[in-house]
Amino acid sequence: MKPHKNTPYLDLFQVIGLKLKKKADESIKELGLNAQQGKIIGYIYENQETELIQRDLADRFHLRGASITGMLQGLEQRGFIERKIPVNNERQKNIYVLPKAVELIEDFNESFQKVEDEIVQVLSEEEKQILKELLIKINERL
Amino acid sequence: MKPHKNTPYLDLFQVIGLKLKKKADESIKELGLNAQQGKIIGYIYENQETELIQRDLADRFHLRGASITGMLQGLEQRGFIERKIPVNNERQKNIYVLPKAVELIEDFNESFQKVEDEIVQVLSEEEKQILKELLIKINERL
DNA sequence: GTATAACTGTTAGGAAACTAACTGTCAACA
DNA sequence: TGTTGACAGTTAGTTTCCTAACAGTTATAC
Repeated sequence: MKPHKNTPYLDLFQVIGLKLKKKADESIKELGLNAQQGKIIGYIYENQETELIQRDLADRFHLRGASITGMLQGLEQRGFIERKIPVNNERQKNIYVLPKAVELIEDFNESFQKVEDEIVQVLSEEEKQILKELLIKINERL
Repeated sequence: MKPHKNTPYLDLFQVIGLKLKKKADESIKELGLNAQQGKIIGYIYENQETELIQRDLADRFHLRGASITGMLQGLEQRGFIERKIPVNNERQKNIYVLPKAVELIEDFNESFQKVEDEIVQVLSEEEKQILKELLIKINERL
């Protein structure tokens, strides 16, 4: 049997993704949340003026509706966010961050920025630019 | 508050990683396994002559020992692999693939190759080469 | 040579994702 | 206008990962 087990891109993306997830989780662990929760709170904060609903989060973070339900229920019980049914559409729930979460957003961003810097620390400015373009191109067609 | 929420590399790696995981899972779903299990079986097959133990798999796939235990117990119960305690060290368990798994390896590789091709389909040969070098460099320092 | 430390793997329990089936609301169109 | 289908979110149950605590085996150090 030929060993055509050559999937370097698939393997590299999976390993790097796993390492980054662990680093990001570690970096905000002390705030009592994981990286996914931090990213979501940040995204809600940036977009809460736009009638943000759960469906939008599912699309943005490539998660299923049921996963968003569970995650937001947890964040709501712990007082980080609130959900309100808008008057014009009773199917939906608009999402807002509460003060307790806003306090943490600066810390999230700082932590994520450190992980971001770690990723590209070994690259030159030119290499960084090329990498970003290639990643965007790949992500668009995937 | 400044919106220094600029973590394009972190975000891109996470989104691409998630999409690839889903594509890879989908591509071998019909074989009754997920991508992780397929990758592990392939790796065992390639390395079973070298006294492969569970610890090696944990290192290679960046998983915890307990996760490997669970995954291998499942694969063993379903008849894909077997584990044998070697005579020289009773702490360890050497891992081997059984015929039922060997039959599937060609199909795994073909499926993974298709996902691999999807990743880089939009890139030129030169871009592919550059990307690979950059990813390897990043992975090494992470 | 024995005590201690390191190594390998397991168990138990928890978190976060998934699918499938469901409720309730809104939209479309015949 | 009434039915039918699409949409938003929830629930229940499963999977796969995790951490922490543990047992047994081997290596190290005094």
